[in-house]
Amino acid sequence: MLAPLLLGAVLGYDAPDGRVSIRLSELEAYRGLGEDPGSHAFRGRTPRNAVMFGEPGHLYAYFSYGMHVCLNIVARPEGSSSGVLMRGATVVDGLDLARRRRPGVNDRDLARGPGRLAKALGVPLDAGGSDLLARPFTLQVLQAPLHAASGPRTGVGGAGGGLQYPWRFWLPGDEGVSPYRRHKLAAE
DNA sequence: TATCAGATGATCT
DNA sequence: GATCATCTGATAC
Repeated sequence: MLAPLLLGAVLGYDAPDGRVSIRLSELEAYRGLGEDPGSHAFRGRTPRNAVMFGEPGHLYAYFSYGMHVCLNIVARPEGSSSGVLMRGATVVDGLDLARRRRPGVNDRDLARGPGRLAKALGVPLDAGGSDLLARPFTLQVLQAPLHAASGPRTGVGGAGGGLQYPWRFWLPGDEGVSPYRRHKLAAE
């Protein structure tokens, strides 16, 4: 599984108005095609999720709940359509720019949460499909894996949630980790 | 400090 | 027309 290895990695993005880098502290893994009911790719390939069926290391960006952009890293090759959602991070470079993009927000909250993370980085929706290993992106993965905690994914309703899929990974104690948020439960 | 419910629009059935 | 991998502000404690 790739997600735990990406914890602590530093992702940078050169936007027209400047550069911001973040250190990933919270991730969620998603699989596809019948493996993972919580995944966008569960029901097969659609125009939106086509990127996930492509090359690993590319960016899958999508628009959610009418107001947020969420960012994923395509994880596995061969059309297996898995991805890693970046849920939380801390800003390590371009702090002033990130603050300007998110006025009135505490430093520790700048990239804590999927939608906030995308806004702080300044990645537009149409950056989806880009190669994260080439300009304008930079991605530095740590050599030695850090100690990762894992648990049920947040915000995944229905059959994809709960302990059956403990594919949320975070750095214990890191301030960039969002508090576990009880989602409105449909039923238990 | 912790929890809840509403907003809001693209995507899929 | 229903769903949704969320955020924010308001409320309760």
